[in-house]
Amino acid sequence: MPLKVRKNQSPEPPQPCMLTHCMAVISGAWAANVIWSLRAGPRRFNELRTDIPPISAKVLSTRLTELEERGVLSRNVQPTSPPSVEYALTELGGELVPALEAIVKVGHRLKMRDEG
Amino acid sequence: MPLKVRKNQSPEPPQPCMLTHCMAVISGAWAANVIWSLRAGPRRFNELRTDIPPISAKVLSTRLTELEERGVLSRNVQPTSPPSVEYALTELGGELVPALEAIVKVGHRLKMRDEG
DNA sequence: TTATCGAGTTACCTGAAGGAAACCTGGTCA
DNA sequence: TGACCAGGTTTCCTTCAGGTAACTCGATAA
Repeated sequence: MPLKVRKNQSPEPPQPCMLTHCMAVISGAWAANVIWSLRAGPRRFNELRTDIPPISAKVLSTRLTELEERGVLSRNVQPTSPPSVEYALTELGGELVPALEAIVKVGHRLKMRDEG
Repeated sequence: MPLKVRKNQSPEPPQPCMLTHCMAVISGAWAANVIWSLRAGPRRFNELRTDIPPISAKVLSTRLTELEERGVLSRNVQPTSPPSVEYALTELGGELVPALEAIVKVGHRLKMRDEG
């Protein structure tokens, strides 16, 4: 007798495609790092580059554009010369920080387990 | 006068590479979906395939192997015939669920904002 | 007038990850 | 004896995200 495919016994499951869609908010190389870097306050383009040394200008630029479009961060041009640009988390973007913190916590403990 | 690169004024910053390392725990196509699917209890290979229709057997297999290696889930062979295999979140893996939930929550609100 | 700066673009190239489809294995039941 | 099952592997092919490096732009300061 073939095994029956069980219904997943969850109360009211947000669809997996919902998850996919939401995870896309932090997708792309270094996206999480950018959010992480902004968690303590606004940063300028070149500051982010030094925060995340391996990121290239191209990818940082792409990622910042995307994250702004997604509503995670805001871009603020300062009228200095040369103009400097500050990036900051939006309110909603800020709510991603605890989630990232949770992942870091688990990741850290997994590492402990592997090494300890 | 060139702008000074500000120190990021965070209390005790876990390094960005720490974040990178931890994010890697849920990296790879559909990894988050697999964890998400397991949050309500153990699932078999083919159940996961129907939970996540677009995933291919190859990628699911790869992902399950990786996630097991990372300590996120456990693999349990049932001595039925043909043998069936149950995957379940480990305790640490389970702790990723609230993080994913947080991301879903924000993603959902961002979507509301876009559409509403 | 030339260099510097911040903040990006542009062009080009590459490799690793992922998709599709076929195949495998050992047991069972019809 | 042949088909079916679960749970994968293997092969092959493609693509596109990301890396490198050079370039842009307008203003200023040396």
